[in-house]
Amino acid sequence: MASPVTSITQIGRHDGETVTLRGWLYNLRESGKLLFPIFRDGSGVIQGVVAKNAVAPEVFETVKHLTLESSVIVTGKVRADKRAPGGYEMDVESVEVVQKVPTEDPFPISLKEHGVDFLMEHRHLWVRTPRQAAILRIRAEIENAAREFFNERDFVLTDPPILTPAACEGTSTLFEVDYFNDPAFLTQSGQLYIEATAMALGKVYSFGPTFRAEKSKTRRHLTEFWMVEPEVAFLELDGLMELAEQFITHIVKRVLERRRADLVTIERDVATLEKIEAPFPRISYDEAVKMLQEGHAKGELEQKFEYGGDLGSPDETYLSNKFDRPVMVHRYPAKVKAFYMEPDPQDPSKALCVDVLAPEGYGEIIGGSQRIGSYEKLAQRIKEHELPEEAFKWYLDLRKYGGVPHAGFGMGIERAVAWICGLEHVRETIPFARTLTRIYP
RNA sequence: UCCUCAGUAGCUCAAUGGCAGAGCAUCCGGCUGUUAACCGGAGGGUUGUAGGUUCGAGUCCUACCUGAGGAGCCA
Repeated sequence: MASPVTSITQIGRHDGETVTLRGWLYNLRESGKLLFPIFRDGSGVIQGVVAKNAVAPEVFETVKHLTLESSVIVTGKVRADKRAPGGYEMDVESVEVVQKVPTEDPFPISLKEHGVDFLMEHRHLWVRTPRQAAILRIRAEIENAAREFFNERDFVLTDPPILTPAACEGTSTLFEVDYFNDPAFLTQSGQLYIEATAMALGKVYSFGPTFRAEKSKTRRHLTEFWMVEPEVAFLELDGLMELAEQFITHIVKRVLERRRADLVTIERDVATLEKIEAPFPRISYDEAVKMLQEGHAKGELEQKFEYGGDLGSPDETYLSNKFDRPVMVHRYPAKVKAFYMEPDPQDPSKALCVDVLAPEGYGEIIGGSQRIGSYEKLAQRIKEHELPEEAFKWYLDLRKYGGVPHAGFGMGIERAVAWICGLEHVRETIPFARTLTRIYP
């Protein structure tokens, strides 16, 4: 008679019963005629107990010689135990080894510390460790919360193309691919395309991978990353900023509700996340520059900030550290921003745009703007930026056939995950990071 | 592209220019409540590559390779 199969997170429901777990051997300790195998099944971890005088000799010998990360099907009796970190232990009765890790080639990742290069080279195995698994569950929660936020508000998910004929923004370096003997590029943003679907459906969003061939080598950069981008017809900058702060607040709230145990596993300071509530502080570029120049005068900031330039990474860190929640910096000089941004009617040298800087020095997690509504203005900008007019003909059409004020933003998933998880580097936020120096595994 | 740092056992690291070592992992042995268990033993090395200085180089010099962090650029 087979015992019921359960998962480790559900095991508390079976106290005193005999159940079956399917998973992997995470660790094995022994003390004379007692064995303490620790099993994991993806949902959690539980310690088993095998006493030599309580089981058949072959069960004891099998467990004693099990190698780490061997896959097993274990049957035993669940017992509440104050000594167990999860509250329960299993008195093992039988073990079926699905696949034994060869002793001459053991699982490479030990419970001791490893270097970054080694871990990234073994990313396919590193994801099994409790910390990495927790991060990936939190990432999934963030992605679900993002979709939920837009779906609840009647946004329509529209998937933009990944192969594009030309640069979206004309700035970044793109990955070029051969498209039947013609050059094509991997998208750096779905934005221009969802502006078109927003004119069809009103409120839309996209959620997908984007690619940048920039030679960026920092803890904030990947060459392939995921972005969620809403785009809304008849929305202006103030409404966009409200949307952004509600969006972030919703995501943080969901993670706190549903992934608290994982936040504890990765030792995230939950209290700082609990402070994240709308409204977020809003400062103009001019105000930000004033803060940066004061910071430099006080010696808190090494580099002197020159008015008119874009904020550098140390500048963003300095600004974000002044607040306990994300700060929204709006109305940057138009010349440091993308060609499609609507100029501020109060001061046409400024763009109606906003960057949301995450706290604790995580930098820009959202960039957005109101888009240029006028055909003539946009056509002029395309010329000024020396973009191929042919490639942007369809984009201009959006201003010819019923153009309206509209706005949207993009949030980089990996930076949001890094911030919410409190990670040192975005490479841990995605199952398989693609960086300047790494495309394996 | 630029700046800084690093490369020694499967992993994490040590070794004043003078015999290449430790912990973990693996294997063997011991221990009936271990918590990255502990104790004893064994195996395991082209010191990133090439050249140079020297009686002698893991160590000093030159070039290169690889990686990490940062700048720029960006989400």
